[in-house]
Amino acid sequence: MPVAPLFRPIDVAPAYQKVADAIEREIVNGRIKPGDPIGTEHDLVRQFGVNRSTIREGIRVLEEGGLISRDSSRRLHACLPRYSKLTSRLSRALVLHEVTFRELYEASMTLEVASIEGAVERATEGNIAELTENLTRSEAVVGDPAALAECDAEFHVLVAKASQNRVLQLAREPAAQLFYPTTEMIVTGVAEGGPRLVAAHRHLIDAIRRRDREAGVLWTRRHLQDWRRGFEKIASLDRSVEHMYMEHAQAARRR
Amino acid sequence: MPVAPLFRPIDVAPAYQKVADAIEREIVNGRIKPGDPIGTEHDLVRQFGVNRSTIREGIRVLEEGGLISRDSSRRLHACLPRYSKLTSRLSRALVLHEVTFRELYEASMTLEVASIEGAVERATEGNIAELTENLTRSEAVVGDPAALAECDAEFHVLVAKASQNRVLQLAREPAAQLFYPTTEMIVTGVAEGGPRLVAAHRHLIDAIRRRDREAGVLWTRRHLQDWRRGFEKIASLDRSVEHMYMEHAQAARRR
DNA sequence: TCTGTCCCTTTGTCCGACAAAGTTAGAGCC
DNA sequence: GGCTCTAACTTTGTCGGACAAAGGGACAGA
Repeated sequence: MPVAPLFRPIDVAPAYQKVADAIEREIVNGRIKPGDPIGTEHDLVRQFGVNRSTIREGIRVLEEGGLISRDSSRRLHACLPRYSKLTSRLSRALVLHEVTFRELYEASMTLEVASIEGAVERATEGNIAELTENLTRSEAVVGDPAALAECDAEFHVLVAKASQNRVLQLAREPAAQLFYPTTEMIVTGVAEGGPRLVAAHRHLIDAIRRRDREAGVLWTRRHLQDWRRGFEKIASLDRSVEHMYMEHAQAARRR
Repeated sequence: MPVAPLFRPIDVAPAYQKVADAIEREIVNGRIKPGDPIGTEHDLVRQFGVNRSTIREGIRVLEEGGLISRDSSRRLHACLPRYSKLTSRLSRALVLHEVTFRELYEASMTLEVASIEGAVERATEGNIAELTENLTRSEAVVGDPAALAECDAEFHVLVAKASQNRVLQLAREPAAQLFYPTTEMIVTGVAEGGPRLVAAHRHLIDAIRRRDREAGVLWTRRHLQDWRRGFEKIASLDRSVEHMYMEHAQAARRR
């Protein structure tokens, strides 16, 4: 017969973890606002009554989580976590889990269609201007696969931004980051790939401008199907995302 | 006239960052596989030729990123990052960015519908068994809002899992984690909420079993609309996610 | 074979120290 | 007075060493 529980499990978290938790609490509770200074390491040593090494380990944890960062003079301050920093960690996880391009493709189909629907409905003039500016740059580099792939990635970020839905914006990022390197390969390998890509972007902007949801969805589908056809000329959709893509992701994160 | 570049920018990253990067590279390159031991801190001190404090700061960074962890005896080993650990960080970011429930609702509508479509198409017998087991537990706790909300959250994780699409599984997590606490509030506040929730789950399992995509989508929509109606009795969809939800997320992360 | 003990290793934490880079304040100059 | 330049101070990144607590392993005894 089990005895009635008398005791709660006691909290034996190491000190550096408690330091990190304490600072995190203040930030998510809003008592420390993004941009507010955290104080010097010495300040924290005094406040928490632990050694500087311990403080520093706690700081690393928060820094990696994107909750705090150091400004130009390396002083600590709270900050709004940047999506791209966090999502690159997710992309990395997807690579380690060896997801297939089929999974990426299927998920992106859903996410990008949802993005364009939001964009068609809610894009502002500013969003459209950004997209148009991106299109102009894309047209200029249509012969340069690397530059074009980068423009393409940015284009879809801008579409997601135009949807005014930050949850969607964030949800699509991990998959999009893994897509990006393949776009370059495909544009390189398929002769008409570059022009088709730019044409699709043009139609997408047009659909957004005319608030034409059907056209937006249609061209997003086509655009992704183009990617798929191009990819299948190179490899099977059931291949898992290769480790090599991580180099792109790592470089992007450090930026 | 610009001089020809003689030198590359030199890498001035701090030592602890270099340590973290070096270990990360070995893991994502696959030279260190998940489960492999990393060695003791002292080993790393010898290998990298830096002080143990420096090593420890690097380890914290990787640990927070979910790439390495410590087993029962606190020895280091590489590991597959767990989605829930990473996505809880994204949820936290969404809270800090003060996203609205409308954004959550809209994104979830897309993501959960995509999940059920995948599940209808590809769920295995094992998936269905898990879902059925979850349903049984839900029926048992239909009068306990907190327990029921937890079952609901788990149910949708299982549906996403049944879609066999890990990208989707991961993309829906941040939004789902923010949903969870509200479910409890709604089931508490709306008398028929609990039974309706369980009934929807029953229909969803049924749709998966019959491979009936239409029914799956329909009941997912209804299920979410129920949530919405319940929520709007409490607050406006345009309210931003409150800081208080972070307490749930923090507790979940430590588990 | 199981168990209890002793020893060694490892981790978490602490202390003190120092060079490099940034900040601040004050001296000197216009 | 306002501006610049320098010197002192502060802060960070790194180092070396130290120690208690906890875990793992070997070894003796039941």
